[in-house]
Amino acid sequence: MLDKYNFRESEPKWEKFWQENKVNEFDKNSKKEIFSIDTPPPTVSGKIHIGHIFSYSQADFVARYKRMRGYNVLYPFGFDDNGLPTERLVEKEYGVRAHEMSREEFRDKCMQTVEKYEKEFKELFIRDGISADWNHSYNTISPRVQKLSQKSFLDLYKKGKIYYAEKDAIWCPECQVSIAQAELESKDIASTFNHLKFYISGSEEYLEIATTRPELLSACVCVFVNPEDKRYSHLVGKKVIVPLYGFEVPVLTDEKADIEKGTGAVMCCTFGDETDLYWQQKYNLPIKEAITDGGRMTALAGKYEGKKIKVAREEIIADLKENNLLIKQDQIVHAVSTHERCGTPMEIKIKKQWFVKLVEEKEQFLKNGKEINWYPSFMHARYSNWVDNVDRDWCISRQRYFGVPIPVWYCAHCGKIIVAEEKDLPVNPLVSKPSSPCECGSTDFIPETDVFDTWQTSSITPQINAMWGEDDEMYKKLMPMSLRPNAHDIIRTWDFYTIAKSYYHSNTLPWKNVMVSGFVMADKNEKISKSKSNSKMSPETLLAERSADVTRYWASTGSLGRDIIFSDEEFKNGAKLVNKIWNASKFVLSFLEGYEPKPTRLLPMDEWIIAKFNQMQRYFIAYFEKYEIGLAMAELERFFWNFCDNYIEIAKNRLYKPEIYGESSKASAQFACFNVLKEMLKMFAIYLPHITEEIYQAYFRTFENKVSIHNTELAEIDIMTPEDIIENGDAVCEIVAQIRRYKSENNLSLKEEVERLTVQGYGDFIKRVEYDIKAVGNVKEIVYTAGDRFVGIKMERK
RNA sequence: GGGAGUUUAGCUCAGUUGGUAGAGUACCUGCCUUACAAGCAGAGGGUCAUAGGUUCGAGUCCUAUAACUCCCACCA
Repeated sequence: MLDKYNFRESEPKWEKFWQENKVNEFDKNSKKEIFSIDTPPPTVSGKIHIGHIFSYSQADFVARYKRMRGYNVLYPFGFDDNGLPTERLVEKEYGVRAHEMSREEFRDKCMQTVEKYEKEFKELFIRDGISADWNHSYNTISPRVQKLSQKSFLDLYKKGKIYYAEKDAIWCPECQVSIAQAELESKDIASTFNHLKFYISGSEEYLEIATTRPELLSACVCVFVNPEDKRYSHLVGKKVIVPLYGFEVPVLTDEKADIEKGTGAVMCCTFGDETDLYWQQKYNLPIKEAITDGGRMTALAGKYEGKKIKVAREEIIADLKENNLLIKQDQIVHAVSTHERCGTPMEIKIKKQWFVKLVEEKEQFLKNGKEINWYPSFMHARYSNWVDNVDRDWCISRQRYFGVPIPVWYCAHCGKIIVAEEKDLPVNPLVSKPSSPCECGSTDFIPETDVFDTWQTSSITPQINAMWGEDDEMYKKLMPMSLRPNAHDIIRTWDFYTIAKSYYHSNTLPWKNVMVSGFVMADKNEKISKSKSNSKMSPETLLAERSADVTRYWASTGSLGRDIIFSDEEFKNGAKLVNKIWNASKFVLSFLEGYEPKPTRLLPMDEWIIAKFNQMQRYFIAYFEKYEIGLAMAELERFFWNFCDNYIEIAKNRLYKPEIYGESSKASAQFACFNVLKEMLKMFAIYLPHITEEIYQAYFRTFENKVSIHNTELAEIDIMTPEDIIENGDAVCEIVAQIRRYKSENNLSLKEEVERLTVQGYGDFIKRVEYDIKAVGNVKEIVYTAGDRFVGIKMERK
C-alpha cells in the first residue's frame, strides 16, 4: 500500500494541497470555540535564520494541536516591514543612504525590497509546514495597518496618554534617530579614565577630576563633590577653571557624587549620561550641547568643531597632555548604554518628540502582567522586572523615512498641534493638509516629518488581527486573543508595549496566554550570529536536505523558554523517527487491506496497547495544555517505539497466521492496529505534518471522511478495558524481555526456539496470553509455578 | 547591587502529588528475526552541585553555599 517515501516530492505536494483545500483557514461563521494566535510578524531586516524556524515551528505545533482539539483556530501571519531595521537592510542592499535621496525614491526602494523578502519569507514558512491562514496576513507598512496605527495614536492622544514635548530623549548619533529605553543594550566597553587638572580660580591649587569623556569639557556646567567628602569641603562654593577652555564653573555638592569613584569629584556636562541629566533637572543647570545629531562636535567645542566624538576625544587628550593638564590615565572597562541595532553609545539630546505615557501607569501594567498566564511561569518575572525599572516614557517619534507617518501638523502661525481626523486615515501630513484652518485662522501648516517607532505599530498586532474598528463583533469575540508566542528577548518591548496599548485602548488584556520560546545557540554560551549562521544551519539547506518534518522534529525537542543548542544529533533522531513511522505504517497497513473497522471482541494484549495509547494521550494533552510541546512529543515518541518493538512483534504472528491463531485473533489485532496507528498518526501530524498526511491520504482518509489529516480531531480509542490491563500487559513485556535477554546473553538469534519456559508467580493473566508469549519468544512449552511474584524465569534449551 | 534560570549517566535531557534513579545518544556485546541494519536484543555506566534541616522515607519540600547562564541596574 505504501511504497518508498520521498520527502523532496511529498512535502511540497502536500503544502500545495493544504493551500488549495483551505485546510488551515479560520472559519468566521463557525460556532466552534475560537483559539487565536497573535503571531510575531518577523522583522524584514535580512534573512530568516534557524531561530525563526525554531520558534515559529513551536507556535505552529500549538495551532495544529488546538485545531485538532476542535477549536476554530485563527492563525494569522504578518510582516513587520518598516522602520529602522528595514531601512538599514535597504541601505545595505543598494549601497545607499536614505538621506541622500528623496523620500519617495527611498520609499520605493524599500517597498521593492520588502516585497522581495516577504515573498521569500512566506515561501520558507510554508515550506516548514507553518499552518498559518494566509488570508489573515498583514504588513505593517500597508495602508490598512498604517490606518490602524494612526488610529491608535489618535485614540491615545485623545485619552491624554500621548503627549508632545521638548525634553531629553535618548539619541543614537550613528542612526541619527531618537530611540526608546527598551532599545538600549548595555555593553562593556574598554575606556580610559583621564585625570584632569581643574585649577581653582585665583589659585595655584587644582582639583583632580577623572572623566572618560574629556571631549565634553566645553559642555561642563559645574563640578560635584559629595557633601561628606572632607577632602574637598574647602572648595565647595568656589569656582574652578575648565581646562583648555578657561571658563569657570562652580563646585557644588550632591549625594550622587560617589566618594569612592574616580577622585570623588565629578564634572557635570549636559549631557554626558543619565546622571548629568538628573543633576541638570534637579539644579536647573544650563544646557550646553557639545555634540550634534550626527555625533560630531558643535561650535561650542571650539577648535574640535565638526570632528567625530572619538576623534575629538583623542585630540583633546593630546592637547591636555601638551598643556600639562593631564595627570594620569587609567584603563577601565565600564558599562555603556548602546543602541541595540548598531552598538553605538547613546547620547542624550533635548528634542521635541512624541511620547506615550508609561511611567505613571506602571502599577497598572504590573497588574495586567499578573493576569496573563506566562509559559514558562518564570518569564513573568522578566516582564515585571522590566516594568518595575521603566523610568522613561516611550518616545515614539523617529527621524526616519520608511515608516508610518505621524498624522500631525503644526500651525505655522500659532504653533497649535493639529491631529488628523479619523475618517481621513491613513494620512501622510507631508502630502495632505488639515481639512479646516487653524483656530487662529491660519491655513499655513508645518507637517510633521517624523514617522513612528515600529513598535508603535507592532504593539497593536492583537488589534490588527482582531479587526479593530473594522468588524466590531469580531473584535469583541477575539479580544483578548488566546495566545501570544514569542522569544524572551522581546518581552520588554513587544509584550510590554502591547499590554500597555490594549489597556489604553480597550481596558483589556491583549491575550490570555504568552508562550515564550528560547534561542537557538550555535554552541554553549554562543549565540547564533551572522558569521556563525553558516550554510550548515541555514533554514533553506535544512529544509531541502533534511526535510521539513525532521527540522520540525528538532524544534520540538526544545524545552519551553529554554535556549537550545543546534544539534545534528536531534536531526538524526528525527530522521530515524520519520523513517520508522513510515516503515511501521507500511507494515501495519499491509494487514489492513480490505479491513472494515467494526467492534470486535479483543484479546488481552490488544486491549493492553489501546489502554496504553489512551493513557499516553492523556499525558500528551496535559502537557500541551501547558504548552510543553517537547514533553508531549517525548511521551508520544516513547509510546510509538514501544508499540513497534513490543506490540507489533506480538501481534504480527496473529496477523500473519490466522490459520493457526484463528480469524478472530487476527481481527482483534487488526482492530488495535487500525485504531492505534490512526490516532497516533494524528498526534504525530502536529509535529510531522507531511509524512502523516501521506499515510493518511493513502489509507485512512476513506474512514475519517476529512479531506486532510489536519482537519481530523484527536480522539481516545473508545473501548472499555480492564482496570489492571496495563499492569498485566507490561508484565508480559517483562517476560518477553527476559527471553530476549537470555538469548542475547547467550549470543543466540532471537528466533531460536525455547524448549521450556518457567514462569513463577506472574498470575493468571499470563496464561490467558500464553499464545502471544509463545509466538513472540518462539517458546514451545510454558510451565507455571507458584511462588513470589517477579521471581523470574527459567529457561532451558535443548 | 536587584531579579530569574540551570546544576541528575561521557553527551543531550526527562523525572507530575515525597516511596527502589529514567530515556535518547555514545561506548561495548550479540542478532541478516517473513516492516525497518537509518533495524532488533542486551550489558556496563550516576555521592541526583555542596552542606545542613523537615520526614519512617528527599532528585523532589525548607535553609544556606558554590558554579554557570540570562535579564535589569551600575556609565563621572
